Amino acid sequence: MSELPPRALPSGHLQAGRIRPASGGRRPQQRAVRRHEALLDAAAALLGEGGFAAVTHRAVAQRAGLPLAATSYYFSSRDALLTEAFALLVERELAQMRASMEAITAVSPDAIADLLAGAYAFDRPRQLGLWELYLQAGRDPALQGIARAWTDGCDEIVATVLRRAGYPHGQPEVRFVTTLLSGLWLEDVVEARPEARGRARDAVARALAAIGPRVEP
Amino acid sequence: MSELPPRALPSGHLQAGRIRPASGGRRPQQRAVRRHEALLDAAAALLGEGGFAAVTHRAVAQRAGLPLAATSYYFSSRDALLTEAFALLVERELAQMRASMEAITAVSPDAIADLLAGAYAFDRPRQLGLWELYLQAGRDPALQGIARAWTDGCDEIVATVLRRAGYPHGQPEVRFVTTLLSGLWLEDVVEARPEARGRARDAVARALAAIGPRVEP
DNA sequence: CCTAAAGTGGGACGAGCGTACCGCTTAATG
DNA sequence: CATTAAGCGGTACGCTCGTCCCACTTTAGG
Repeated sequence: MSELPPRALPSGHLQAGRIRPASGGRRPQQRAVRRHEALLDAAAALLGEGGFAAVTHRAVAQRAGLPLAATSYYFSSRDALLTEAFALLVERELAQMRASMEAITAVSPDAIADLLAGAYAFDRPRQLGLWELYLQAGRDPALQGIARAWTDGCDEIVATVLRRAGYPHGQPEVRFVTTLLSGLWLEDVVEARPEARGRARDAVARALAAIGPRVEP
Repeated sequence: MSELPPRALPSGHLQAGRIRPASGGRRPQQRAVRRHEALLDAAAALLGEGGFAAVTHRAVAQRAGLPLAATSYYFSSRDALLTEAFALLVERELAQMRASMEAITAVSPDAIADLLAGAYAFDRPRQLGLWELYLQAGRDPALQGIARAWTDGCDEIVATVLRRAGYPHGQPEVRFVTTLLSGLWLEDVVEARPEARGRARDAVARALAAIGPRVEP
């Protein structure tokens, strides 16, 4: 994430998400856990609002209502903070998508198309932050795993939808649909053209027709 | 690109790509034009190698073999430099894609699929920089126009390929193929999975089949 | 209760950033 | 040839950044 070499070892405090070693020692204090989460939340929010550059120690600390040093205390570095924020963002995103997918009852192709096409239209700033981090994973091996987890999670969700709607849902079909959705998603988030929704619906309908035939479940 | 307010008017020198006003005054000196281009080249290269954060005045100047002040002299601000670099990158990218598309002779679906699937596999760092800038356009209205120009340029190229290969090439079909390609492209650039090429070929073949029928030109 | 460790917060440090300044050089115009 | 402005480059300013330091308070195990 940053190419600068570290200057010195961090002082001996909690690091990288795990508040305490699994055995021995004291339990983490409640407030410490709350603060850790508050910082992560703040980082995720800032990432969405202002992008990568907006996530500074000072901004995160201020947003979480904590002193500056708290960010260094709970995270070994800015990179670690960003990495954890990315993981959290992905986790939440997948959970939200899963939830809205499970709420579906209609199984008509149009309904499925509409559902998938609108699946990502939650919160534009957050999406931008998510994609920014995803792209960063192309440069930073530490983020690769999270990026793939996102892709795989989307695949799994799409597979579930396809299966429940009676479409073929092997790997090629799922990948085909997911990739198309990614393209639509990104284009919509970045360019925000007004006609995007209608075109997305059309594209998804085409994709579903392409992987058909559909059989009643 | 940056949310910071400007501090003062720039001093009265050349600004933003146009070396001189259209009428009156002197001709730009040859070296000035060369320097302008050298800075832009350097910025584009740095953007590809190290991403957004790597494009600093100092890095650009050093790379171009020019003194630090040259960057401020030829570009009104870092944002202006980045914007012009984005435009240049898009222009080159489109030209390269166009060139490799025009070199095609085979019209079999497989050949088309392979061609499209490999169209973006030129230079991974550059692609990363390009996508980074594209994403930034979601936040910066000044970049929106360039982002759309890229999308539209891709559409046009794909439309040409489809037409020459005898596929339907109306707007919905073209958008469908382009969007899928974007998804494949980004996924490949970021995740760099080894099996990507084969899957891309499969996906493109599906997309072509979906928009068919193909008629001999 | 005592004490060692964890938690806390204010401040400081050094580096890198974008940008402005200003005196010098170069080249085109009259 | 003189003059005027563009071109140029070294340097400095003001700022924000990530990180570290260190004295202080709280907590919990013995």
